[in-house]
Amino acid sequence: MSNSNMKMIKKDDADDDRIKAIIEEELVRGREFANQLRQLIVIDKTNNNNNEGDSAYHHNHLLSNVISSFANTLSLLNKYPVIDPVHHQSSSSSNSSSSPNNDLMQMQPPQLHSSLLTYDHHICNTPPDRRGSYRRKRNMETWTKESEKEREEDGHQWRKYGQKAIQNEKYTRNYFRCTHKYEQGCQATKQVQKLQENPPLYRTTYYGHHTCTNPDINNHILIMEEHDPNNTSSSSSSIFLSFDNSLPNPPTNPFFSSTTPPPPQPPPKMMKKEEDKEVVPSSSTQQVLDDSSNNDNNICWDDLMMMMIW
DNA sequence: AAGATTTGACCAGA
DNA sequence: TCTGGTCAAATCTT
Repeated sequence: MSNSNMKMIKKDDADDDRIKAIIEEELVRGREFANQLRQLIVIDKTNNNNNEGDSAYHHNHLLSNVISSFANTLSLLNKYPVIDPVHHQSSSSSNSSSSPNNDLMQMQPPQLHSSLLTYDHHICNTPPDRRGSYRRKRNMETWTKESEKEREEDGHQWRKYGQKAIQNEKYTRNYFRCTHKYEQGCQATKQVQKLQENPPLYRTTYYGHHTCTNPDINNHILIMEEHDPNNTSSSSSSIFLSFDNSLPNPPTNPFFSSTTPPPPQPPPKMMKKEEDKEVVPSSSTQQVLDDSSNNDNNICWDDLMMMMIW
């Protein structure tokens, strides 16, 4: 990437440390509020929700704190983008490791780009003004997943809008957009490329994030999911935060949406594209949310960046 | 009738 | 100029 592609505010190392500290502080605050909220929800459940008005007030209060904390962090990150070169990867290479022999449930993490934090303004806020007018998606972050089903349940409603024969591909590629594209301006799209017939195999590539809301579940505030409850090792215990889409701009990972009930199957494992292994906190990443009371809930810097983006 | 899908046209980027 | 992504009218499905 070239520096000319991104607006970077010049800052020295001392500023870096200070900004990082503020970001960490905000994230820790946010997590604490989220934990409190979770405990409240658990308590409400065990008490059969005897005092709904009271708990709703507490939920709202905590939620406001969580939102404000993450909004502050996002604001800082927008001002001072944190770039982790290890994760920079062009989506043009996102299909390189896909093969019919790969684990069907494998999925790549979002590819973080230099333009990540300004991406929405550059691409999503530019509505097509003419038929066929579009911007190619080479620099968008993507997730890919392989499946036996063409339309696997991923928690979102999709509308097919196109089908193309692609060069060097035996089968046609199908194009889907979010059903709420026009009513809510949701920019999420996906492409489904059939790879083989018997057994059927499809590669789904997700582009962009869902910004649509689902009125049915608007009151569900925060879901904290253990990524792999059966695995108790610390390396695979990253927490995925999924925020309700009624937040101002809550992009979500297509697989961890809070707007609709999760699919029956377990969530796919996040894979590092180039290494083809699960994303785990690396030694170079920063442990920003150190929870001494619950080591299973440690979140590494990479996870946080992913949460920020979603 | 409303919503979803199909399909040829259109157009930007490589 | 070719290719891939999107549009939108026509058609199909519920």
